[in-house]
Amino acid sequence: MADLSRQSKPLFPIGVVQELTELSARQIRYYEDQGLIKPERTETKRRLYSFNDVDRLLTTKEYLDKGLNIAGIRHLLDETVVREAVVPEIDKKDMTDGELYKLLKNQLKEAGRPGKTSLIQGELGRFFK
Amino acid sequence: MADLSRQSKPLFPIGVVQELTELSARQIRYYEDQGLIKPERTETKRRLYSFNDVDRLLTTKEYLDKGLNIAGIRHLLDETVVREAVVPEIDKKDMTDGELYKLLKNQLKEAGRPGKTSLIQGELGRFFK
DNA sequence: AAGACATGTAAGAAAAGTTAACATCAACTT
DNA sequence: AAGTTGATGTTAACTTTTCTTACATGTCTT
Repeated sequence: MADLSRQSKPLFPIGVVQELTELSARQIRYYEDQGLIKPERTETKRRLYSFNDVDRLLTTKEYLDKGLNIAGIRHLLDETVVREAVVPEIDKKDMTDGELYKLLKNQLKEAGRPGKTSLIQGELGRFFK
Repeated sequence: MADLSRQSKPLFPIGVVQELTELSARQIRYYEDQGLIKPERTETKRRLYSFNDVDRLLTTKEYLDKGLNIAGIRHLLDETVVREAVVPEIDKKDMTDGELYKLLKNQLKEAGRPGKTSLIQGELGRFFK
């Protein structure tokens, strides 16, 4: 079982997360709306993100870039078990044909590359160069 | 050599550091004034603290509690090399007699305990229970 | 052409952070 | 005993960040 207290401790305000992920505040909040992350709130309603949240945001970014839509990414992120395929078990029902096409096209380009990145990696190695 | 990019990446605004250390903003800024930490600044002058800074603040807190003064702690923190004594090489010139007494009194109570804590510990284990 | 999706942008309000100054109180110093 | 110093609290005025809500936009998708 993963160490939750470290990975999911609420630490970062949205500004830092923007820096860390190169996403806009709008995007970060939208992904929350869409259920991809659930940052904590301070008593005064400010969001505080954990390393785990940042990790999920980075994953989201990657997969959006590869042509997945948010519904697909939601499924991806919800899978606790790591798959071995480069793009694991995508729920095609959630994708339009155009999206599937983009996805497959990217599959070709990405073939043979790491791909499964974040879901496997533990700790913080991901956040720093 | 320690991994600097991870440990010293500027991440936390002062509010989070207050939470993490249970120090007041006043204390945190004062310790900076005294040269115990040197947090980064954003372009708009806001302080951003690293894990390393937080670690030094926790160390500061511990040793203040044990009766050291800030000058003494500054020396302590500046020693890159870890000593084996429970309280390593304290510069007595920087302490008043009363302080030295408190220190020694605490030495007795603390004898046989870890003591060297943070300077040895790497990574983030320290920040989470 | 009309929707849906992902993102941008703007406005107004609340919270957090900054510097600087003065206050306090215990512990030394003389 | 009176005066200093060290560490911290408090306050004030100001700047920056974050929040919510709403409307705008461009690119698919149907």
